[in-house]
Amino acid sequence: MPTGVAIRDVRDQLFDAAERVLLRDGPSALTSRAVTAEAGCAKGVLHRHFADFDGFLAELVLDRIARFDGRAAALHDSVGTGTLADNLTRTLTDLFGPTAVAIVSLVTSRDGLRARLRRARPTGVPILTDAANAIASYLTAERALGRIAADADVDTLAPTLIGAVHMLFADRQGNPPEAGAVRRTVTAVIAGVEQETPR
Amino acid sequence: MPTGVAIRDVRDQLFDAAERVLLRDGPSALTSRAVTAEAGCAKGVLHRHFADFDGFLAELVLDRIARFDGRAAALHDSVGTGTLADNLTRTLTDLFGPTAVAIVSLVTSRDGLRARLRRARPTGVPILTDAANAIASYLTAERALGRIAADADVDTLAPTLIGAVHMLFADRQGNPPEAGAVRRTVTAVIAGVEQETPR
DNA sequence: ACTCATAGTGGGCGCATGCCCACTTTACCG
DNA sequence: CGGTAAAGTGGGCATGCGCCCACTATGAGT
Repeated sequence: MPTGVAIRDVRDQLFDAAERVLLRDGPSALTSRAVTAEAGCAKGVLHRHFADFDGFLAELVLDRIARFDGRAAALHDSVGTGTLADNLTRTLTDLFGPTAVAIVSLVTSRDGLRARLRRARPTGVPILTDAANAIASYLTAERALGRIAADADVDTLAPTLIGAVHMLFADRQGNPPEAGAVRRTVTAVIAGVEQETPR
Repeated sequence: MPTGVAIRDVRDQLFDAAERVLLRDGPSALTSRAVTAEAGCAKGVLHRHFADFDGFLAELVLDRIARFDGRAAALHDSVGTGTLADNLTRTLTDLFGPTAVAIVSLVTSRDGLRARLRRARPTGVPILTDAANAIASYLTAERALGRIAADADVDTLAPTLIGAVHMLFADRQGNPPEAGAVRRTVTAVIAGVEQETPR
Protein backbone atom coordinates (compact mmCIF):
# COMPACT_ATOMS: atom_id res chain seq x y z
CA MET A 1 0.00 0.00 0.00
CA PRO A 2 1.17 3.56 -0.62
CA THR A 3 3.02 5.36 2.11
CA GLY A 4 1.79 8.64 3.57
CA VAL A 5 3.55 10.45 0.78
CA ALA A 6 1.44 8.70 -1.85
CA ILE A 7 -1.75 9.64 -0.02
CA ARG A 8 -0.59 13.24 -0.04
CA ASP A 9 -0.11 12.89 -3.79
CA VAL A 10 -3.69 11.81 -4.35
CA ARG A 11 -4.99 14.71 -2.31
CA ASP A 12 -2.82 17.17 -4.20
CA GLN A 13 -3.92 15.71 -7.52
CA LEU A 14 -7.53 16.21 -6.50
CA PHE A 15 -6.77 19.78 -5.44
CA ASP A 16 -5.10 20.50 -8.76
CA ALA A 17 -7.95 18.91 -10.70
CA ALA A 18 -10.45 21.00 -8.73
CA GLU A 19 -8.49 24.15 -9.47
CA ARG A 20 -8.48 23.37 -13.20
CA VAL A 21 -12.24 22.79 -13.21
CA LEU A 22 -12.80 25.95 -11.20
CA LEU A 23 -10.72 28.09 -13.55
CA ARG A 24 -12.11 26.53 -16.71
CA ASP A 25 -15.82 26.13 -15.89
CA GLY A 26 -16.52 28.35 -12.87
CA PRO A 27 -17.64 27.71 -9.28
CA SER A 28 -21.02 26.18 -10.10
CA ALA A 29 -19.38 23.50 -12.24
CA LEU A 30 -17.11 22.43 -9.41
CA THR A 31 -18.88 19.21 -8.38
CA SER A 32 -17.40 16.10 -6.82
CA ARG A 33 -17.97 14.18 -10.04
CA ALA A 34 -16.29 16.87 -12.13
CA VAL A 35 -13.24 16.86 -9.85
CA THR A 36 -12.74 13.10 -9.93
CA ALA A 37 -13.36 12.96 -13.69
CA GLU A 38 -10.78 15.73 -14.22
CA ALA A 39 -8.33 13.83 -12.00
CA GLY A 40 -9.04 10.67 -13.99
CA CYS A 41 -10.10 8.52 -11.06
CA ALA A 42 -13.30 7.00 -9.76
CA LYS A 43 -15.79 9.22 -7.93
CA GLY A 44 -15.46 7.14 -4.78
CA VAL A 45 -11.86 8.27 -4.22
CA LEU A 46 -12.87 11.67 -3.00
CA HIS A 47 -15.10 10.23 -0.33
CA ARG A 48 -12.33 7.98 0.92
CA HIS A 49 -9.87 10.82 1.48
CA PHE A 50 -12.28 13.47 2.73
CA ALA A 51 -15.28 13.28 5.02
CA ASP A 52 -17.50 15.12 2.56
CA PHE A 53 -17.28 17.40 -0.44
CA ASP A 54 -17.43 20.67 1.48
CA GLY A 55 -14.61 19.35 3.67
CA PHE A 56 -12.57 18.73 0.53
CA LEU A 57 -13.28 22.25 -0.73
CA ALA A 58 -12.38 23.76 2.63
CA GLU A 59 -9.00 22.01 2.59
CA LEU A 60 -8.47 23.11 -1.01
CA VAL A 61 -9.16 26.72 -0.07
CA LEU A 62 -6.90 26.60 2.98
CA ASP A 63 -4.14 25.02 0.88
CA ARG A 64 -4.34 27.73 -1.77
CA ILE A 65 -4.50 30.46 0.86
CA ALA A 66 -1.19 29.24 2.26
CA ARG A 67 0.53 30.01 -1.06
CA PHE A 68 -1.33 33.30 -1.29
CA ASP A 69 -0.23 34.36 2.20
CA GLY A 70 3.40 33.73 1.29
CA ARG A 71 3.26 36.13 -1.61
CA ALA A 72 1.34 38.72 0.40
CA ALA A 73 3.99 38.60 3.11
CA ALA A 74 6.68 39.31 0.49
CA LEU A 75 5.29 42.84 0.28
CA HIS A 76 7.20 43.53 3.47
CA ASP A 77 10.51 43.17 1.65
CA SER A 78 9.78 46.35 -0.24
CA VAL A 79 9.22 48.53 2.84
CA GLY A 80 11.27 51.70 2.45
CA THR A 81 12.18 51.01 -1.17
CA GLY A 82 10.68 52.34 -4.39
CA THR A 83 7.36 54.19 -4.25
CA LEU A 84 4.28 53.10 -2.34
CA ALA A 85 2.24 53.13 -5.53
CA ASP A 86 4.70 50.79 -7.24
CA ASN A 87 4.89 48.39 -4.33
CA LEU A 88 1.14 48.24 -3.78
CA THR A 89 0.26 48.01 -7.47
CA ARG A 90 2.71 45.20 -8.05
CA THR A 91 1.58 43.24 -5.01
CA LEU A 92 -2.14 43.66 -5.63
CA THR A 93 -1.83 42.75 -9.31
CA ASP A 94 0.13 39.65 -8.35
CA LEU A 95 -2.26 38.63 -5.58
CA PHE A 96 -5.47 38.89 -7.56
CA GLY A 97 -4.50 36.24 -10.08
CA PRO A 98 -7.15 33.99 -11.64
CA THR A 99 -6.91 31.39 -8.88
CA ALA A 100 -7.34 33.87 -6.04
CA VAL A 101 -10.34 35.49 -7.72
CA ALA A 102 -11.88 32.09 -8.45
CA ILE A 103 -11.34 30.97 -4.85
CA VAL A 104 -13.09 34.08 -3.54
CA SER A 105 -16.09 33.53 -5.78
CA LEU A 106 -16.16 29.87 -4.80
CA VAL A 107 -16.21 30.72 -1.11
CA THR A 108 -18.85 33.40 -1.49
CA SER A 109 -21.15 31.19 -3.53
CA ARG A 110 -21.13 27.98 -1.43
CA ASP A 111 -23.00 28.24 1.83
CA GLY A 112 -21.74 24.92 3.18
CA LEU A 113 -18.14 25.81 2.41
CA ARG A 114 -18.52 29.24 3.99
CA ALA A 115 -19.85 27.67 7.16
CA ARG A 116 -17.04 25.14 7.20
CA LEU A 117 -14.36 27.80 6.79
CA ARG A 118 -15.90 29.98 9.44
CA ARG A 119 -15.03 27.34 11.99
CA ALA A 120 -11.33 27.49 11.03
CA ARG A 121 -11.13 31.22 10.31
CA PRO A 122 -13.87 33.14 12.10
CA THR A 123 -13.76 36.47 10.26
CA GLY A 124 -14.51 37.39 6.70
CA VAL A 125 -13.57 35.71 3.45
CA PRO A 126 -10.20 34.24 4.47
CA ILE A 127 -8.22 35.16 1.41
CA LEU A 128 -9.38 38.79 1.40
CA THR A 129 -8.90 39.23 5.13
CA ASP A 130 -5.36 37.90 4.92
CA ALA A 131 -4.53 40.21 2.04
CA ALA A 132 -5.93 43.20 3.93
CA ASN A 133 -3.85 42.29 6.97
CA ALA A 134 -0.69 42.09 4.87
CA ILE A 135 -1.41 45.47 3.29
CA ALA A 136 -2.16 47.03 6.69
CA SER A 137 1.07 45.70 8.12
CA TYR A 138 3.02 47.05 5.15
CA LEU A 139 1.39 50.48 5.46
CA THR A 140 2.13 50.55 9.18
CA ALA A 141 5.81 49.94 8.46
CA GLU A 142 5.86 52.69 5.83
CA ARG A 143 4.13 55.03 8.26
CA ALA A 144 6.83 54.34 10.83
CA LEU A 145 9.35 55.45 8.21
CA GLY A 146 7.41 58.65 7.62
CA ARG A 147 6.53 57.79 4.04
CA ILE A 148 2.84 58.20 4.79
CA ALA A 149 1.17 60.63 7.16
CA ALA A 150 1.46 59.84 10.86
CA ASP A 151 -2.33 60.03 11.26
CA ALA A 152 -3.06 57.74 8.30
CA ASP A 153 -5.78 55.20 9.12
CA VAL A 154 -4.05 52.10 7.78
CA ASP A 155 -6.74 49.75 9.11
CA THR A 156 -9.23 51.50 6.87
CA LEU A 157 -6.93 52.03 3.90
CA ALA A 158 -5.98 48.35 3.65
CA PRO A 159 -9.48 46.87 3.32
CA THR A 160 -10.36 49.77 1.03
CA LEU A 161 -7.56 48.84 -1.34
CA ILE A 162 -8.54 45.18 -1.22
CA GLY A 163 -12.22 45.86 -1.81
CA ALA A 164 -11.61 48.28 -4.65
CA VAL A 165 -9.02 46.15 -6.45
CA HIS A 166 -10.96 42.96 -5.93
CA MET A 167 -13.98 44.48 -7.64
CA LEU A 168 -11.72 45.40 -10.54
CA PHE A 169 -10.86 41.73 -11.03
CA ALA A 170 -14.00 40.01 -9.81
CA ASP A 171 -16.53 40.61 -12.52
CA ARG A 172 -14.38 39.93 -15.58
CA GLN A 173 -14.28 36.18 -14.94
CA GLY A 174 -10.64 35.56 -15.78
CA ASN A 175 -9.78 38.52 -17.98
CA PRO A 176 -7.53 40.96 -16.14
CA PRO A 177 -8.76 44.54 -15.82
CA GLU A 178 -7.64 47.26 -18.18
CA ALA A 179 -3.93 48.05 -17.84
CA GLY A 180 -3.35 50.93 -15.45
CA ALA A 181 -6.66 50.49 -13.62
CA VAL A 182 -4.99 48.95 -10.56
CA ARG A 183 -2.38 51.71 -10.46
CA ARG A 184 -5.02 54.43 -10.77
CA THR A 185 -6.99 52.87 -7.93
CA VAL A 186 -3.95 52.57 -5.68
CA THR A 187 -2.90 56.12 -6.48
CA ALA A 188 -6.36 57.49 -5.74
CA VAL A 189 -6.57 55.75 -2.37
CA ILE A 190 -3.12 56.68 -1.08
CA ALA A 191 -3.18 60.21 -2.49
CA GLY A 192 -4.54 61.45 0.82
CA VAL A 193 -1.72 60.09 2.94
CA GLU A 194 1.41 59.83 0.81
CA GLN A 195 4.02 62.43 1.56
CA GLU A 196 7.58 63.35 0.66
CA THR A 197 10.10 61.25 2.53
CA PRO A 198 11.32 63.53 5.35
CA ARG A 199 14.93 64.53 6.12
CA MET B 1 -60.14 36.52 -16.29
CA PRO B 2 -57.96 39.07 -14.55
CA THR B 3 -57.09 42.24 -16.37
CA GLY B 4 -53.49 43.26 -17.09
CA VAL B 5 -53.38 44.84 -13.68
CA ALA B 6 -54.04 41.51 -11.97
CA ILE B 7 -51.27 39.84 -13.93
CA ARG B 8 -48.91 42.56 -12.74
CA ASP B 9 -50.03 41.75 -9.21
CA VAL B 10 -49.08 38.10 -9.51
CA ARG B 11 -45.67 38.99 -10.87
CA ASP B 12 -45.07 41.47 -8.08
CA GLN B 13 -46.21 38.96 -5.49
CA LEU B 14 -43.70 36.47 -6.87
CA PHE B 15 -40.98 39.13 -6.79
CA ASP B 16 -41.78 39.98 -3.18
CA ALA B 17 -41.86 36.31 -2.20
CA ALA B 18 -38.49 35.77 -3.88
CA GLU B 19 -37.04 38.76 -2.03
CA ARG B 20 -38.26 37.38 1.31
CA VAL B 21 -36.73 33.98 0.60
CA LEU B 22 -33.49 35.59 -0.54
CA LEU B 23 -33.19 37.74 2.58
CA ARG B 24 -34.21 34.98 4.96
CA ASP B 25 -32.43 31.92 3.52
CA GLY B 26 -29.77 33.22 1.14
CA PRO B 27 -29.16 32.95 -2.60
CA SER B 28 -28.73 29.17 -2.74
CA ALA B 29 -32.17 28.63 -1.19
CA LEU B 30 -33.85 30.76 -3.85
CA THR B 31 -35.41 28.00 -5.96
CA SER B 32 -38.54 28.13 -8.07
CA ARG B 33 -40.34 25.86 -5.61
CA ALA B 34 -39.30 28.00 -2.63
CA VAL B 35 -40.61 31.14 -4.35
CA THR B 36 -44.00 29.70 -5.22
CA ALA B 37 -44.35 28.11 -1.79
CA GLU B 38 -43.53 31.45 -0.14
CA ALA B 39 -46.07 33.16 -2.40
CA GLY B 40 -48.62 30.49 -1.48
CA CYS B 41 -49.39 29.37 -5.01
CA ALA B 42 -48.74 26.31 -7.16
CA LYS B 43 -45.29 25.83 -8.66
CA GLY B 44 -46.71 25.94 -12.19
CA VAL B 45 -47.63 29.62 -11.85
CA LEU B 46 -44.04 30.76 -12.23
CA HIS B 47 -43.66 28.93 -15.49
CA ARG B 48 -46.81 30.51 -16.90
CA HIS B 49 -45.67 34.08 -16.27
CA PHE B 50 -41.98 33.68 -17.09
CA ALA B 51 -40.18 31.71 -19.78
CA ASP B 52 -37.87 30.08 -17.25
CA PHE B 53 -36.54 30.58 -13.75
CA ASP B 54 -33.45 32.56 -14.70
CA GLY B 55 -35.72 34.84 -16.74
CA PHE B 56 -37.80 35.39 -13.62
CA LEU B 57 -34.72 36.19 -11.57
CA ALA B 58 -33.43 38.57 -14.24
CA GLU B 59 -36.71 40.50 -14.17
CA LEU B 60 -36.62 40.53 -10.38
CA VAL B 61 -33.11 41.96 -10.40
CA LEU B 62 -33.97 44.58 -13.00
CA ASP B 63 -37.07 45.55 -11.04
CA ARG B 64 -35.12 46.03 -7.81
CA ILE B 65 -32.38 47.92 -9.62
CA ALA B 66 -34.95 50.42 -10.79
CA ARG B 67 -35.74 51.34 -7.16
CA PHE B 68 -32.06 51.36 -6.34
CA ASP B 69 -31.26 53.71 -9.22
CA GLY B 70 -33.87 56.15 -8.01
CA ARG B 71 -32.23 56.44 -4.62
CA ALA B 72 -28.75 56.66 -6.11
CA ALA B 73 -29.89 59.52 -8.35
CA ALA B 74 -31.14 61.40 -5.26
CA LEU B 75 -27.49 61.91 -4.32
CA HIS B 76 -27.47 64.69 -6.89
CA ASP B 77 -29.82 66.78 -4.79
CA SER B 78 -27.07 67.25 -2.24
CA VAL B 79 -24.51 68.67 -4.67
CA GLY B 80 -23.02 71.80 -3.14
CA THR B 81 -24.65 71.26 0.26
CA GLY B 82 -23.22 69.80 3.45
CA THR B 83 -19.89 68.01 3.32
CA LEU B 84 -18.83 65.42 0.76
CA ALA B 85 -18.19 62.89 3.50
CA ASP B 86 -21.70 63.34 4.87
CA ASN B 87 -23.36 63.08 1.49
CA LEU B 88 -21.39 60.04 0.38
CA THR B 89 -21.65 58.22 3.69
CA ARG B 90 -25.40 58.73 3.86
CA THR B 91 -25.97 57.61 0.28
CA LEU B 92 -23.70 54.56 0.44
CA THR B 93 -25.16 53.41 3.75
CA ASP B 94 -28.64 53.79 2.30
CA LEU B 95 -27.80 52.04 -0.97
CA PHE B 96 -26.16 48.96 0.51
CA GLY B 97 -29.24 47.81 2.34
CA PRO B 98 -29.93 44.11 2.85
CA THR B 99 -31.79 43.77 -0.44
CA ALA B 100 -29.08 45.36 -2.55
CA VAL B 101 -26.37 43.23 -0.95
CA ALA B 102 -28.47 40.09 -1.38
CA ILE B 103 -29.16 40.96 -5.03
CA VAL B 104 -25.45 41.37 -5.71
CA SER B 105 -24.62 38.03 -4.15
CA LEU B 106 -27.47 36.43 -6.08
CA VAL B 107 -26.18 37.78 -9.38
CA THR B 108 -22.59 36.80 -8.68
CA SER B 109 -23.50 33.26 -7.65
CA ARG B 110 -25.85 32.27 -10.50
CA ASP B 111 -24.12 31.72 -13.79
CA GLY B 112 -27.33 31.49 -15.80
CA LEU B 113 -28.66 34.71 -14.31
CA ARG B 114 -25.38 36.51 -14.95
CA ALA B 115 -25.47 35.45 -18.60
CA ARG B 116 -29.09 36.57 -18.88
CA LEU B 117 -28.39 39.99 -17.39
CA ARG B 118 -25.34 40.46 -19.56
CA ARG B 119 -27.64 40.58 -22.56
CA ALA B 120 -29.65 43.47 -21.08
CA ARG B 121 -26.75 45.28 -19.38
CA PRO B 122 -23.43 44.39 -20.97
CA THR B 123 -20.98 45.62 -18.34
CA GLY B 124 -20.37 44.53 -14.78
CA VAL B 125 -22.76 43.61 -12.01
CA PRO B 126 -25.63 45.96 -12.89
CA ILE B 127 -26.40 47.24 -9.43
CA LEU B 128 -22.77 48.07 -8.63
CA THR B 129 -22.10 49.67 -12.00
CA ASP B 130 -25.16 51.88 -11.64
CA ALA B 131 -24.11 52.95 -8.16
CA ALA B 132 -20.60 53.75 -9.36
CA ASN B 133 -22.03 55.83 -12.19
CA ALA B 134 -24.23 57.79 -9.79
CA ILE B 135 -21.26 58.46 -7.50
CA ALA B 136 -19.06 59.50 -10.41
CA SER B 137 -21.68 61.89 -11.66
CA TYR B 138 -22.06 63.39 -8.17
CA LEU B 139 -18.31 63.81 -7.80
CA THR B 140 -18.09 65.45 -11.21
CA ALA B 141 -20.67 68.00 -10.14
CA GLU B 142 -18.80 68.70 -6.89
CA ARG B 143 -15.58 69.07 -8.85
CA ALA B 144 -17.22 71.66 -11.08
CA LEU B 145 -18.05 73.58 -7.90
CA GLY B 146 -14.42 73.40 -6.78
CA ARG B 147 -15.21 71.28 -3.74
CA ILE B 148 -12.78 68.62 -4.88
CA ALA B 149 -9.50 69.06 -6.74
CA ALA B 150 -9.77 69.90 -10.44
CA ASP B 151 -7.52 66.97 -11.33
CA ALA B 152 -9.45 64.44 -9.22
CA ASP B 153 -9.97 61.14 -11.10
CA VAL B 154 -13.67 60.71 -10.38
CA ASP B 155 -13.98 57.68 -12.67
CA THR B 156 -11.51 55.87 -10.44
CA LEU B 157 -12.76 57.25 -7.12
CA ALA B 158 -16.37 56.17 -7.72
CA PRO B 159 -15.76 52.44 -8.32
CA THR B 160 -13.21 52.53 -5.50
CA LEU B 161 -15.84 53.77 -3.07
CA ILE B 162 -18.33 51.19 -4.31
CA GLY B 163 -15.86 48.31 -4.11
CA ALA B 164 -14.61 49.25 -0.67
CA VAL B 165 -18.04 49.87 0.86
CA HIS B 166 -19.57 46.82 -0.77
CA MET B 167 -16.92 44.62 0.81
CA LEU B 168 -17.80 46.17 4.16
CA PHE B 169 -21.37 44.93 3.76
CA ALA B 170 -20.94 41.82 1.67
CA ASP B 171 -19.49 39.28 4.05
CA ARG B 172 -21.68 39.91 7.09
CA GLN B 173 -24.77 38.32 5.54
CA GLY B 174 -27.35 40.81 6.70
CA ASN B 175 -25.65 42.39 9.70
CA PRO B 176 -24.57 45.95 8.93
CA PRO B 177 -20.89 46.78 9.39
CA GLU B 178 -19.60 48.41 12.54
CA ALA B 179 -20.88 51.96 12.96
CA GLY B 180 -18.47 54.51 11.52
CA ALA B 181 -16.78 52.04 9.18
CA VAL B 182 -18.50 53.49 6.12
CA ARG B 183 -17.61 57.02 7.13
CA ARG B 184 -13.98 56.10 7.75
CA THR B 185 -13.78 54.45 4.35
CA VAL B 186 -15.35 57.42 2.58
CA THR B 187 -13.08 59.82 4.43
CA ALA B 188 -9.97 57.83 3.58
CA VAL B 189 -10.80 57.70 -0.11
CA ILE B 190 -11.72 61.35 -0.59
CA ALA B 191 -8.95 62.66 1.68
CA GLY B 192 -6.70 63.01 -1.36
CA VAL B 193 -9.03 65.27 -3.31
CA GLU B 194 -11.24 67.16 -0.89
CA GLN B 195 -10.39 70.81 -0.53
CA GLU B 196 -11.70 73.95 1.11
CA THR B 197 -14.53 75.51 -0.85
CA PRO B 198 -12.93 78.39 -2.72
CA ARG B 199 -13.94 82.10 -2.57
C1' DA C 1 3.92 -17.64 -1.42
C1' DC C 2 0.15 -16.42 1.29
C1' DT C 3 -2.53 -13.01 3.97
C1' DC C 4 -5.03 -9.25 4.54
C1' DA C 5 -5.36 -4.30 5.47
C1' DT C 6 -5.83 -0.64 2.43
C1' DA C 7 -6.79 2.03 -1.91
C1' DG C 8 -9.54 2.17 -5.93
C1' DT C 9 -13.96 1.24 -8.67
C1' DG C 10 -18.46 2.20 -10.22
C1' DG C 11 -23.46 0.95 -9.76
C1' DG C 12 -27.02 2.95 -7.67
C1' DC C 13 -29.95 5.29 -3.88
C1' DG C 14 -32.33 9.30 -2.09
C1' DC C 15 -33.14 13.81 -2.85
C1' DA C 16 -33.90 18.31 -5.02
C1' DT C 17 -34.14 20.97 -8.93
C1' DG C 18 -36.40 23.14 -13.28
C1' DC C 19 -39.69 22.12 -16.45
C1' DC C 20 -43.72 19.86 -18.88
C1' DC C 21 -48.51 19.03 -19.27
C1' DA C 22 -53.15 17.18 -18.56
C1' DC C 23 -56.53 18.78 -15.73
C1' DT C 24 -59.56 22.02 -12.92
C1' DT C 25 -61.17 26.46 -11.67
C1' DT C 26 -62.27 31.14 -12.59
C1' DA C 27 -64.69 35.13 -14.42
C1' DC C 28 -65.64 37.99 -18.40
C1' DC C 29 -68.48 38.56 -22.66
C1' DG C 30 -72.04 37.89 -25.88
C1' DC D 1 -76.86 32.25 -18.35
C1' DG D 2 -73.88 29.34 -20.96
C1' DG D 3 -69.42 29.25 -23.50
C1' DT D 4 -64.75 29.82 -23.49
C1' DA D 5 -60.21 31.59 -23.09
C1' DA D 6 -57.19 32.48 -19.66
C1' DA D 7 -55.16 31.44 -15.00
C1' DG D 8 -54.16 28.15 -11.55
C1' DT D 9 -52.97 23.31 -9.88
C1' DG D 10 -50.02 19.61 -8.84
C1' DG D 11 -48.36 14.96 -10.38
C1' DG D 12 -44.47 13.51 -12.53
C1' DC D 13 -40.43 13.53 -15.81
C1' DA D 14 -35.32 13.83 -16.67
C1' DT D 15 -31.30 15.40 -14.80
C1' DG D 16 -27.61 16.01 -11.70
C1' DC D 17 -26.06 16.15 -7.15
C1' DG D 18 -23.49 14.02 -2.79
C1' DC D 19 -23.02 9.88 -0.69
C1' DC D 20 -23.11 4.80 0.39
C1' DC D 21 -21.33 0.33 -0.25
C1' DA D 22 -20.31 -4.23 -2.13
C1' DC D 23 -16.64 -5.42 -4.85
C1' DT D 24 -11.81 -5.76 -6.99
C1' DA D 25 -6.92 -4.76 -7.24
C1' DT D 26 -2.67 -3.77 -5.04
C1' DG D 27 1.47 -4.55 -2.47
C1' DA D 28 3.84 -4.72 2.06
C1' DG D 29 4.76 -7.95 6.03
C1' DT D 30 5.48 -12.61 7.49
